[in-house]
Amino acid sequence: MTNSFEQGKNKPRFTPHSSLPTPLDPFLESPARLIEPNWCDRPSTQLAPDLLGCTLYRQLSSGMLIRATIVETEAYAPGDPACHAYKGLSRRNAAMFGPPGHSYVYLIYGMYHCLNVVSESTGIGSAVLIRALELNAIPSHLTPKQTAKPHRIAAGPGKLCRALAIDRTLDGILYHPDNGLWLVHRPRTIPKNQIVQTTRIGITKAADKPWRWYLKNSQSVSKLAA
DNA sequence: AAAATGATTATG
DNA sequence: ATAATCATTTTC
Repeated sequence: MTNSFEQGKNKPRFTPHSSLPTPLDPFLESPARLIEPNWCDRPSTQLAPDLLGCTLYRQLSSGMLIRATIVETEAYAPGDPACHAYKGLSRRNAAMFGPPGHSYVYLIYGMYHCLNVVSESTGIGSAVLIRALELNAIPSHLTPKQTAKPHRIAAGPGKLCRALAIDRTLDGILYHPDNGLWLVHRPRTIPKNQIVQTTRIGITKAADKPWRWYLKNSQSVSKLAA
């Protein structure tokens, strides 16, 4: 399994590693806290706000474990012209039509990857884009420039994939510790007034749909409030 | 404001 | 075959 982060000069070498022991982690000591496919089997407009405050884990082949809180999401739904699945199944978007609770990773603008959580049952093309994370630590493979402002390291869908060494080799996988990428439920409930709902970013089609959500006081969202 | 950078999709 | 698009980020 090769990962684009392994190629090219100055790029770190990372591959998901199933042979590593499951990391010791307080949130995983209760197995029920792992987010499973059934929980994701509903419309992306419901799943997206519910993913705020949940934890995304990434384990690299080095053994390094990155823990991150999801602070910004967007929903992409069937019948939504901005959704990659809108024009039907293709090689790129196949994971969107796959089972819920799996990943959809795509390359955008030739240089950044974006990470999604697939929602709804197999055959329905919908997903939630993870747009920003708050990291618990600074990944060692990033440059000093990239880590100059720690709370901005994963503030944006392309930046968070860079920070977590996520590329298309992780497309279509089940979110699970065995795959080096998994999700865990919120450690505590989030008051509704801490969640802001607005329009999506960076799209021209269906730009009026209010399908972006973020945590109100987070300094790690892709676009800070004015 | 505009470049960087490449896969995917639309068009001839 | 060729052009246009693209759920972005950084730099000038």
